[in-house]
Amino acid sequence: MPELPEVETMRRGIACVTGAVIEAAERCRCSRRPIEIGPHWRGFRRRVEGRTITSVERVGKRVLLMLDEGVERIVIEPRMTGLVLLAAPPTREHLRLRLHLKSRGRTPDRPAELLYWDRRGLGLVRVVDADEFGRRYGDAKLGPDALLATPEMLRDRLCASRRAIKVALLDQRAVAGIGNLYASEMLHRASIHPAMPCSKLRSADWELLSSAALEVLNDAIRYEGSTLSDGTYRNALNRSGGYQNHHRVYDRAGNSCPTCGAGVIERIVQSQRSTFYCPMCQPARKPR
DNA sequence: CATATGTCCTGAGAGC
DNA sequence: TGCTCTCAGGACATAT
Repeated sequence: MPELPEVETMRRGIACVTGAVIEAAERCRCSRRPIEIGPHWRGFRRRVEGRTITSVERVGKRVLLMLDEGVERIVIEPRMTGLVLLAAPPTREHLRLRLHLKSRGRTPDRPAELLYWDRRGLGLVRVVDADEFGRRYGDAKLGPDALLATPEMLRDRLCASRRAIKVALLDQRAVAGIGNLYASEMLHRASIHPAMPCSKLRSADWELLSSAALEVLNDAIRYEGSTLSDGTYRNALNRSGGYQNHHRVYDRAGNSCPTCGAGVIERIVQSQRSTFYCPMCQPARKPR
């Protein structure tokens, strides 16, 4: 489930395509269902073929390939099982898109193709201009990147909400990049109960949450993301991430808490998604 | 407006 | 053993 750390790992993994020209875009017919490429495949090809990738960026949980003057850009949205790859994909049948790359000048290390692979096919790739980018991914749609969020930003954007803090952290309009896995992990590290209404958090909690978020996300990036037991997530070279070995609560129900050693990790369901937490580290009511 | 629910999809695992 | 069923959760559409 690519969240900010996995998508950032993808971005870094394919940064070496910067400067390459997209010679051809090929929608792979071997997939069960072709990837959704915005409205029109012909339009996609026309708009990307012959263009130069001038930088590789990330916005929330999406990878951006900036083209030429930076007006047009390819948005890659992996959602659940999407991968961006320079190496051979895990399976042939779920390969959705292939960008054939050409290098200008002496660039021996630059890969010849960039692949989009997606087992479940919920992800999408589209090309947008600056206007459409603003409409779809601008400030009205996405909050500040989670790596740049300060305690004040989190408090200002969430403190009026009656929602549980864990549910609110998944709202990309509040803060961009956090998903189901890292929401549990950062709340655990901040010692905040996941069901706590945002409006009940105090300023000390926002401080704790902000620093916990940075620690968890940066640690996860350092380990190149989390490859869960289904093995889906891989980096651009088709290698597993390592942060799953450092999860303290996620998917660890019934295990003892690695932080306090006394609590037993519990699983609850919030908004039809699993949440994991330690009842000892994250009490529903804080002792004062 | 804020919040909640339903939808898409595939493969793993459970249960019989 | 092989079938059916449930579940996982990203973002968005629709409902309350």
